Amino acid sequence: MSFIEVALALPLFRTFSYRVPIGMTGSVVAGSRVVVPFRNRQELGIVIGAADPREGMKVKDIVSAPDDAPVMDQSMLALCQWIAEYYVVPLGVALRTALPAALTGATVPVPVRKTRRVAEIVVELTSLLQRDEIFARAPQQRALYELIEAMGGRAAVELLNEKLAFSASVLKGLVSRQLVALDYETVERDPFLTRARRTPDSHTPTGPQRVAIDRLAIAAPGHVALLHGITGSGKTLVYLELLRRVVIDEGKTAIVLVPEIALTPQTVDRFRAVFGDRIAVLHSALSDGERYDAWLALRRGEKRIAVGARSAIFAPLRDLGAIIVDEEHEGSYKQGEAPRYHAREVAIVRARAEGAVVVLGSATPSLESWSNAASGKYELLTLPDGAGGARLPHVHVVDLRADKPKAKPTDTPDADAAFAMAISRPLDVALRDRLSKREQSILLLNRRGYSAFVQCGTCGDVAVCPNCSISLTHHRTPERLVCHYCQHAEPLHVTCTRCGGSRLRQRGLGTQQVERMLSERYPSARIARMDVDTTSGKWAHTEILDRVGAGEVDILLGTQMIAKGLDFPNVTLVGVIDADVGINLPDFRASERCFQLLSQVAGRAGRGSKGGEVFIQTRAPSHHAVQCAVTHDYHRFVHEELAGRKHPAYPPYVRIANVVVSGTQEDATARLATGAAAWLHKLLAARPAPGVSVIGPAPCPVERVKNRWRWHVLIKADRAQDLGRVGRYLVERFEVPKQFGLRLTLDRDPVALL
DNA sequence: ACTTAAACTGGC
DNA sequence: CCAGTTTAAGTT
Repeated sequence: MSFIEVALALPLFRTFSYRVPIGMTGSVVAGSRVVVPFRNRQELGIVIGAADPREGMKVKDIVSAPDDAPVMDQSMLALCQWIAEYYVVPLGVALRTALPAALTGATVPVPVRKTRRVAEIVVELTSLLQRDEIFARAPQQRALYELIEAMGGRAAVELLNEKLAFSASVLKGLVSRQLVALDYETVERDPFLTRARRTPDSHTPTGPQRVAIDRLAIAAPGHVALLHGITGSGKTLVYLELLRRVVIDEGKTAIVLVPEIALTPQTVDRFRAVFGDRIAVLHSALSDGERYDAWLALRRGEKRIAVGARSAIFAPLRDLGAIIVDEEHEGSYKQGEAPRYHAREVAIVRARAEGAVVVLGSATPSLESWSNAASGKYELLTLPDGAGGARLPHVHVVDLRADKPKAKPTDTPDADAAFAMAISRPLDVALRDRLSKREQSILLLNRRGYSAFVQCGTCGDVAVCPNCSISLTHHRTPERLVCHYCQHAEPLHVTCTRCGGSRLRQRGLGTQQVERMLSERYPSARIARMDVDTTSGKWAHTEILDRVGAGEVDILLGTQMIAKGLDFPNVTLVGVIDADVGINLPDFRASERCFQLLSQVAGRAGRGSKGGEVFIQTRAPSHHAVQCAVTHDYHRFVHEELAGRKHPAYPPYVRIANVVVSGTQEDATARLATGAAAWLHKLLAARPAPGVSVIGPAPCPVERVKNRWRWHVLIKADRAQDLGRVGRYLVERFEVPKQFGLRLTLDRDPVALL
């Protein structure tokens, strides 16, 4: 190719033509990276094909082609083209997210194959007498020798040095006496390798599992199946059997998507147990280099299964046979920034193009997937009951309005009364019972910090963020008020900033406060708290969960991150401290999220033979999200929730795109949002699109974030095609003035409208 | 996004 | 009238 079309990761909805000098043509094909001159700087771009520049175009020469092979094949290019079109983003932006960060920078990374020194015992000393003799004058050498022995006769020198600081001469001595030999081995930069392998489970499939496995075995290329099974019904076994057939029997490759890999170490362990080093685990904590190594291993075919969160859908695999999307209803599959893609939808498009089978698994499928199954677009596979003897836990509802303890006349309630406000009598009794039986409990409170907000008891003033339109959350250790939207922090005031009153009240429980109450109430209990604040480290999630698994924790308290895929047989009690958090958010998916969270956390109880019990504390016991979670009735929930999405119409009945206008000036932002809505109305009048409507403008529910005002306009459409057309028109043609930091973003198929 | 040129403002 | 500033246009 002497003329090529290049996509750049700039906010430009067009590509550019360049000429390839004769010397470089060999390594420039579709999918290659090229460095090109652009204005007076250089940009990294991706070749998308041959170009045919028209007369009069000033075509520049590319600067260089850094790789000797393309970084993308034709099908990945096509997938990115679909993303660019569907989510209305420049192609270059879509391409950039499909590549590891190491390849999108200007520098060309070299695969770093680290090597390390390994010491291995050559001569085994069996008799103690012999040992005493040999090491009589060398106690250090003996210690080192025995350490290597204890570590299985072979260990990395680096590791030995960590455990037993010794000087270089000690090891040299052992080597020169030919007791120990030195070797070099390459280090795989896969941090998961250090995690203990568990032995593969050898369950035989139950009847329904067999049916699901057999159905998937005869599925046509591009087929999508929705695997609906309650927690503990054995979805993972179906996944494993599918992978075994596709990867081992048929020699193809596969992708497994999980919502957030740090939260699902147990699920990942089960895959590793069966497929060992055929798996590349794309953990969010990987460095750019580690991620690049994994990417290379997948592309070379050294790893045949990619397990990871959202972005793992771009794993560079050929001969793709299956894509599994576990917990398909999870909102984390949607990317929050451009390109705002949904990994589940990308999975389906990719699978169709490459002839793979898709399995969407969930105990509480999203209404979108459920209605696609109902209409026959997807096949529905159901795993009805718990495999392995797990029963559904019994769920109790505690009506916080009825069980409210009588307020004490004093202004400062004592600790007992405060505790009773947080943990009701029945839950308290159940917790004590589990502590005495040495069984474990999980408590969910989906609100981190100490208290939700601080309010003055005199004038009612609430501390709010100076940058966002939300109240500040009180945090202990360190003691301060924190904004959960922009991380703004300020010291906790002793007196009210408005009226000077000193009676500041903590309103709304947070995990930190409950943790304190629990440790006061149950002094002997071992309590672990798991929320964003306790899981900042790379392996913090895993460490906490491993401790629970090892029985070193009696009560695990946490936010929604404790609700996912944990399987601890000794957990027999789950308590939801406040089911109402989030239930009243002004978002059409609020009930759905609440139901999913309650169902999911309830499923953590009784995974073993001892059975389980769940207590849900709520002020809205009759809400259908609570009711249906109590009776484990997914079908009734769907039925009632669907009814509520008809008027006004929301997904799955219509397709929507959320147009968010933001800027630093309130009035300018509002004006632009109004202008955008008027522009859309005019467009629809000029080019009528049946079934398309425009709602708004209105301020976003959280109308200010990080010092930016936010307004939104909703576009609804009966047909996806029309929504795309209107959305593209808006983004590409509607003019956004370059002042007041005004921006317009389009979020297609949003997971939330906040 | 970023650069450059054209179109405006305002102090004299 | 011109420097400084805002706005519009174009990038191969």
